[in-house]
Amino acid sequence: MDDPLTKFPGYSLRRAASAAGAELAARLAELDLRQTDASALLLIGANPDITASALGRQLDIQRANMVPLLKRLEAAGLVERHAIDGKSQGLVLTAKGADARAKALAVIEHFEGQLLARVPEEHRDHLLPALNALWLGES
Amino acid sequence: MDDPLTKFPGYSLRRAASAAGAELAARLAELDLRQTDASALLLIGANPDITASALGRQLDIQRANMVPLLKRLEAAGLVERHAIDGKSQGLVLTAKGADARAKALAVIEHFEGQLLARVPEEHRDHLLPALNALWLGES
DNA sequence: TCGGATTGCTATGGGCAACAACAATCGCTA
DNA sequence: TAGCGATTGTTGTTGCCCATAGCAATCCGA
Repeated sequence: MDDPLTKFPGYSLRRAASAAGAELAARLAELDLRQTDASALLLIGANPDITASALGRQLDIQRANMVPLLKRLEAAGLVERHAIDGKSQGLVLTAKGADARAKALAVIEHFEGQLLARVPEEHRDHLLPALNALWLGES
Repeated sequence: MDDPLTKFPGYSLRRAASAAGAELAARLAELDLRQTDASALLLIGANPDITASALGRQLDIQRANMVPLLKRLEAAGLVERHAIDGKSQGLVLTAKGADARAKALAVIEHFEGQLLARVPEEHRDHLLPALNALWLGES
């Protein structure tokens, strides 16, 4: 079959992200976590007392869409909120949340290792900087 | 803010694909096309009489999800189906569809050019082969 | 102190994909 | 050639992720 699509970096980007995402999602599902959950846990762990808004900005998730995400993490007992002032809330990992974060980190690092192993060695070191150039610092 | 996520190729892949996808979608919207529509048009144009199932396999879209896609393209007068045998249907571009395909191709090629221009020159030629290694030939 | 910006939230919808199930048809093989 | 497994097109449903619009409460700087 003649496929004119594989010549396009944008299309390959889409397909690669989709394939990698599905695989990572499956592994995180064993921890009862979604990808967005895991990324939020990592970021909260690295930045205790971060605000829901700031977290959303960093993850590029709208404020409105942070609500169900945090509600889920809080319901699972992984995250706690406490008022910083009258309108802002600081997010902190619970002990259970710190444990989930560690497990998620292990899963992700293992996954990332396998991902990188798939790309031929001569291209490997170029992948991350090339990808980051596509979205970092454009906002 | 400390962001432990940008060290992960998988996360950068996700974000880069999301950013690029949103941008391409916005440009294709001016042609009243979605990304999947455009990719289907390109593939049908390159492979006349392709089957809906084969097209879905190539695009990694389930048979079931091809139905609304093709229904949309057919309703827009871009694609026609004709029976190959009792159960298979061949897909062909109409004149209007060929025109839409050409316009979409121009938009995509322009977009891909801008995309590649964003990555530093020393990484540029490595992007496509690295990405393709992540999803091609794994099935 | 007052007005613009920020925060958290509700409600709603779109795009995309996954799964299960089904009837009709095809094609290989016994 | 009769039959059976595989394939095709389809319906229906669900889930994830993101976007927008709007709202009340609060913060903060001029």
